[in-house]
Amino acid sequence: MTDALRQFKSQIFQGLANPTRIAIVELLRTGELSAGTLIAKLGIEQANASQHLAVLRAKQIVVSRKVGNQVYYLIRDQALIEVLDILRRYFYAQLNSTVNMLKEVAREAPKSRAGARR
Amino acid sequence: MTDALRQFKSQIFQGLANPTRIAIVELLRTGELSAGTLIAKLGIEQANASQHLAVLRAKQIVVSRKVGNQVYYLIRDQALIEVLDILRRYFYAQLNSTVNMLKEVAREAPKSRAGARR
DNA sequence: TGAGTATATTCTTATCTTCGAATATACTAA
DNA sequence: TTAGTATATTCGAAGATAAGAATATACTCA
Repeated sequence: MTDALRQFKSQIFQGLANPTRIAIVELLRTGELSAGTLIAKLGIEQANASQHLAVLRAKQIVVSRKVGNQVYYLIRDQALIEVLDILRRYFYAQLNSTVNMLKEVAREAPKSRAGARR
Repeated sequence: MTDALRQFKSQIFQGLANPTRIAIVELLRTGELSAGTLIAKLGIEQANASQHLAVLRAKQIVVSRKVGNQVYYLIRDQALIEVLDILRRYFYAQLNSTVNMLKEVAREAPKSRAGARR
């Protein structure tokens, strides 16, 4: 089972391993939207969006329902939003530690100036 | 900044979008291990493991430190383990809902047998 | 120094991913 | 039915990724 679980996880990660698809998931964060709305908000080609949506469907990240002419998309499980939130915190933590490291460096070499030669 | 954040997230997801790399991260869950130990536990080629480790380093998922002859790997941030745990819960939830759906189907068609023709 | 061990890199080949362009399908309204 | 709108699929090119084989680098010990 452990192997199936790893397969499953890597499928999810693959599904999210693209900035456009992350943008889609973030847009869907507060509820369902139609493909057309997503396309308008993303500002990308219809075909391209449709392909990314197909990936998200295939990886079980979103579900869709058809209403007349339109297709509405919805995130399949809140867990995925949690995942994105954790990574946001991680991102800012990383940023902070980078900033602190730079401050540290600046303190240790107080004489250096921007543009100084190596 | 929002764009940088999406880039960052998709980098992380890309790093984890492979079952072998997920296995590595899971092995590192409880603490650092040397490359050699990882290779032994994974049962894969040395060169292959080394490449996956290079990806994990490049995507900022692990950090390494060298001790003499060996290189020890460590997960860079606990947040990533949280992410894997969330997905594990998600996985089992999905499994449950699939099982329930199958039970439902079985209840609705009590006369059908395994192997019955379509 | 030289031999042996641990790990990384490079190269090649096969396979995936992404994008845009073109086309197809499904639905609505007249 | 036909025209129009919304969405999906297919195809081809460019680039990225994965695996094994061969080789290189870095370290230890004698």
